[in-house]
Amino acid sequence: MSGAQERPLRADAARNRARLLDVATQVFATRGVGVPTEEIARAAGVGVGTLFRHFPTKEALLEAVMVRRLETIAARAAQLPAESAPAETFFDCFRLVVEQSAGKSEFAQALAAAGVDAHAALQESSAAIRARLAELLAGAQRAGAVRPELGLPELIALLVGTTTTMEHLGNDVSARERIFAVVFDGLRPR
Amino acid sequence: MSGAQERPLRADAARNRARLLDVATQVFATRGVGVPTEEIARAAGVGVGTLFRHFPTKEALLEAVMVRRLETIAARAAQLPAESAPAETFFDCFRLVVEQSAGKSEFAQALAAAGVDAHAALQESSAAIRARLAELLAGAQRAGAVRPELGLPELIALLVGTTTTMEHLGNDVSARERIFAVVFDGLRPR
Amino acid sequence: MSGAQERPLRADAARNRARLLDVATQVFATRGVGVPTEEIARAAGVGVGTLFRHFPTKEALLEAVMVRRLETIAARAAQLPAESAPAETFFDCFRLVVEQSAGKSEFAQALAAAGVDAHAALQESSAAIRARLAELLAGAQRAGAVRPELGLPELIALLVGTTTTMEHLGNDVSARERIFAVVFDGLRPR
Amino acid sequence: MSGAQERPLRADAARNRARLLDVATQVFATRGVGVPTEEIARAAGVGVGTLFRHFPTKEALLEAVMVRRLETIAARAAQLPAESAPAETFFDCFRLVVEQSAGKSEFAQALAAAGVDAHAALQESSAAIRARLAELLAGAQRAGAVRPELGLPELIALLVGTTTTMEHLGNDVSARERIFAVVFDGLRPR
DNA sequence: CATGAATGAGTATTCATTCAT
DNA sequence: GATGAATGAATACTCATTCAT
Repeated sequence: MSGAQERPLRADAARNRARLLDVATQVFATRGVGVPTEEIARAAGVGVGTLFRHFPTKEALLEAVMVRRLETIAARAAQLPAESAPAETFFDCFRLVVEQSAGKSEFAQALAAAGVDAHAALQESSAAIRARLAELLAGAQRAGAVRPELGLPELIALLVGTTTTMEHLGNDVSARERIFAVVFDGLRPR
Repeated sequence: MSGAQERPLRADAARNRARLLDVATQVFATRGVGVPTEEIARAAGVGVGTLFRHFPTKEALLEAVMVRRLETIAARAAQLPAESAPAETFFDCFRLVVEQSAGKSEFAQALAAAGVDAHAALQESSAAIRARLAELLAGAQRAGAVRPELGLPELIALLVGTTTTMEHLGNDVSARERIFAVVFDGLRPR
Repeated sequence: MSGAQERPLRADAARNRARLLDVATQVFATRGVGVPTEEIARAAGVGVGTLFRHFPTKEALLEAVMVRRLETIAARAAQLPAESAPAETFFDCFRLVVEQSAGKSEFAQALAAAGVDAHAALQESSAAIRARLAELLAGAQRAGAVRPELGLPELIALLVGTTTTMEHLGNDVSARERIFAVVFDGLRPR
Repeated sequence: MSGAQERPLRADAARNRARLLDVATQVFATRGVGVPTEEIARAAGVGVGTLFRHFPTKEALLEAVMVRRLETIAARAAQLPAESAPAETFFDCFRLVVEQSAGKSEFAQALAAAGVDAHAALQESSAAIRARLAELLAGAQRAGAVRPELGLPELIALLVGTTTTMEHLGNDVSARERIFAVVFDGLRPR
C-alpha cells in the first residue's frame, strides 16, 4: 500500500525497532510526550542514533506508536461478528476502542499540533476503524438499539471523551462499569 | 484562606496582573500551554520581568488561570437554586461546568505533569465546586433523577470526559446538544 | 533602508553585540566557519543565549560579519577621490578591497551554501562597492590605464582570486607587492 | 616511498576503490566536502563499511582524491616539452594546472583545517609538480619571458588564486581567456 | 570481504528564570 | 516597580566510525 518498498529488516534491527516501539508506547503513556528521546533510547537499551535511524523524527516515533495502536484496534474490531447481534457488537466495539485507547488523547493532541500532513499516516490506519464504527453504528440504529439521530462525528467524540473519563478513574473497575452503564444507556433511544 | 498576607496592589500593578491573567487564559487556550512566557508578556504589553514578578513561575501562572476559572464556575454554581428543583439544578450545573471548562483539559494535564503539589492551590479553590456538586448530586439522587449508585468521583470524571467530547465537536451546537441528551439520559436511573 | 524600525540598543547590549561581531570576525577568520557557536560566545564572554538573542542563527551571525566588512570597504572606497587621478584611484581601490578581504572567501562559500535568500542582506551592502568599482573601472579605462575589454564580472572575480593568492602568501609583504605588480601590469592595456 | 607494503588488491576490491574515488571526486566538487560519507558510499553503490575499509577516515578519502588529481596534473606536466620553447611551455603548464584544479580550493582548505600532518601525503605527491614548475619557471625567466624577481611561492599562490578567479567566472570561456591574458601579460617583464 | 545497523559525542537552538539598568 | 538583556541547562537531530551479521 505504501509507496516505498521496504526491505525485510535484519533480525537484530527488527528487534530493536520493536523494542523501541514498545518502550515508547509505555513511556509516552506513563510520562507524557515530553520525555526526551534519549530517555526512550536508554530505556530500550540502544543509543539515540539507533532510535533516529528507525524513526527519523520524534514525531515519527509518536506517529508509529499511534499507528500500531490503531492497527491493533482495527484488527480486533474487524474480528467482531456484525450480522448476528448488531447492537451487542456495537457496544462491544465501543468498549474495545475505549479500553485500547488509554493514554491516546495526549498523542492525538501532539499529532494534531504537529501540522496537517502528520495525519496522513494515521488517517490511513484510522480509516478502517471509522468505517467499521460507521457500519456498526448503522446496524445498531437499524436494530433500534441506538438513537437514530447520532452521527459518526458524535460517536467518535464520545469515544474520545469516554476514554478521558476512564483515565480519570484509574483502576477502579466498578466505577468504570458504572460509566459504561451511563454512556450505553444514554446511547439507547429514549 | 491563603497563608501569605497580601498587601493591596498598586493600581497599575493590579491592572497588569489582571491583563496578564486575561491574556494568558486566551493564549493558553488558543495555542496550548507550550507558548513561551515571553509571548504572553508581549501580548499583555508588559516585559517578562513583570510577568515573573506577579507569577513567580510559569506553572504559577497556569495555576492562577485555572483558579480564576474554577472560582468563576464556583460562583455561578453557587447562584443556582438548590431547593426548589434539585434535578433540574443538577443538570444545569453539569452544563455549566462543561461549558465553562472549554480548553481546561490541557491545563489540567500540564499541571498534573508539573507535580502533585501543584494541585494544592486548585484543590483549595475547587473544594467549593466539589461540595456544590456533591450536594446537587445527592439532591438529584434523592429526587430519583440520577442513578443512586453514582459517586462524586464518577461524576467529576464524567464532567472532564464530557468536556473533552465537546472540544472534539467544535462549534456544532446541535451535535453538542445530542451529546448532552445522551449523557443526561444515561445519568437517569434505568 | 531596512524594514524593521530598530530601537536604540541599551548600552550594555550594544557593547555585547559589538564584542560578538568582533570576536566572530576574528574566530571565523582564524579557525574557519565550523567553530561551535558556543566557542564564539565564550570568547566574547557571554552565554550562548546572548549570542542567539543578537543573531537568531549562526548564519545570521556570519552574514552580519560579512555585512560589516563590506560596509567598511564601501565606506573607504567612497572616500577615494575619483576625478583627479582615475587610474591611480582604481588601483588604490583594488588594493583596498584585497587588503580588507582577508579570510572572506570562506565566508562567502558558507553563505552561498546556505541558500539564495541569504544573499539578500549582502547584495544590498555590496551594491555600493560594485557601483563604485564599476565607476572606477570605467574611469580608468577611459584614461587608457586598464584594458578596455574587461568587464565588472572579471574585475570582481580577479579581486576574489587575488585575495586568495594573498592568503597563500601569509605575511610576506614583498611577495605580496610582487603579486600586485603582476596583476596591475596585467590589467594595463598590452 | 610509503611505509606500508601494499598487497595487490582483489579485482572487485580494486574496482570498488576506483569507483569510490571517482564518485567522491564528483560529489565533493559538486556538493562540497560537507557531504556525509554515507552519501558517497551510496552513490558508489557500496556500503559505508566498504568505504571505510578502503579509506580509514573521511580525511583519508579527501586526501586520496587530491593525490590522484595532483598525480594527473604531474603526469600531464611531465609530458610538456621543456627544452624547445621554455616560455610557451611555462604558460601551457600554468593553464594546465589551473584548468585541472577546478574545485580544488575547497579541498585544500578542508585538508589544511584538518591539521598540518595531513599535508604529508600531498607534499609527497605534489613534489613532482613543484619541481616541474620550478624548472619551467627558471627556464622561462632565463628566456626573458617571465619577471626574474618571481619565486616559486608566488607562482604557486598565483596558481591557486587564478583557480579561484576562474571558479567565480563559471563557464564564461571568453571571460576566462581575458583573465589568462591579464595574468600572463602581468607575469612578463615590464 | 561486504554490509548496513549501532553508537554517542557534538551542535544549533529554545526558553524559563534572574538581575542590572 | 517595570523592563528586557543575559543566562545556561535542556533537547532534537547528525554523522564519522565501529562491528556483528
